[in-house]
Amino acid sequence: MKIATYNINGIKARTQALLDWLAEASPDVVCLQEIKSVDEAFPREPFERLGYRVETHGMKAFNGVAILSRLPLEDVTRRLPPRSDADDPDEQARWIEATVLGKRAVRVCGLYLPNGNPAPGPKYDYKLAWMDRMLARTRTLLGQEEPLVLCGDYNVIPQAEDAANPKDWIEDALFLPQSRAALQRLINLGLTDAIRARNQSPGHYTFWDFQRGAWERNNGIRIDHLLLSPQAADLLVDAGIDKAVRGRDKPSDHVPVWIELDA
DNA sequence: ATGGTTGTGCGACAA
Repeated sequence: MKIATYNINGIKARTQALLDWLAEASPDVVCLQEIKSVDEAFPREPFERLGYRVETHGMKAFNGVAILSRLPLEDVTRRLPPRSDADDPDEQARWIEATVLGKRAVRVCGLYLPNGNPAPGPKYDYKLAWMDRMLARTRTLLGQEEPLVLCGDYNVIPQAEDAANPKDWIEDALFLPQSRAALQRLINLGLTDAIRARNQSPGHYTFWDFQRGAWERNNGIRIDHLLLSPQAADLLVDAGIDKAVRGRDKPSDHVPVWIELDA
């Protein structure tokens, strides 16, 4: 089972780019972020023609996540559950889960973690609260002791080696110590960072800013991650970053990241 | 220090 995550940065502007990549990469499951579309306006038909089921959780203009799958899906859940009845509902469209029925059943969560800039401020507070909520949800899911994949745009640079110019990010919400500590707490629950597990060397990026010639200078960061439960990590066969997609016409600022599971 | 780019939807705003 090949599972990918791809921040598409506007599905309407990049429907053809996504179709092209699907045809060549042939993933079974794709978690999309920043679809920037309400559910009714998502261009489902071309993906359904390729054999993909389409489950969306969108909102107007911003954010929005989706799962495309050519394997059957069960138990689709939208929104991150509140930690208690006193908690606000998760009002931004940033989380979708489904069980993918392959050779094995795999629970797949597609997430678009808040950017959090500028920090400090209310947006950064929202990011940290969201990460705390994700931590609680992950604890619950890990309790099932089943293959689980948490994938998406985490908007967190895990370590200095995950940025071409780490000094540029010192005061950024993507690299602040609190952001990295919150990601580490999540990983410490027992998750495996698939790209790191398969490739220890630095310099593997998933995002290059549209501005200041970041792509041309390879000034990238690694912020799109696939984190695996122990049961999923046991099934890990391969993982990769489709970097070449960033060099095409009118690309997203992110590229697809994927794993192959024996499932 | 500032400005640089892009998508959505048509004015900002988020990134």
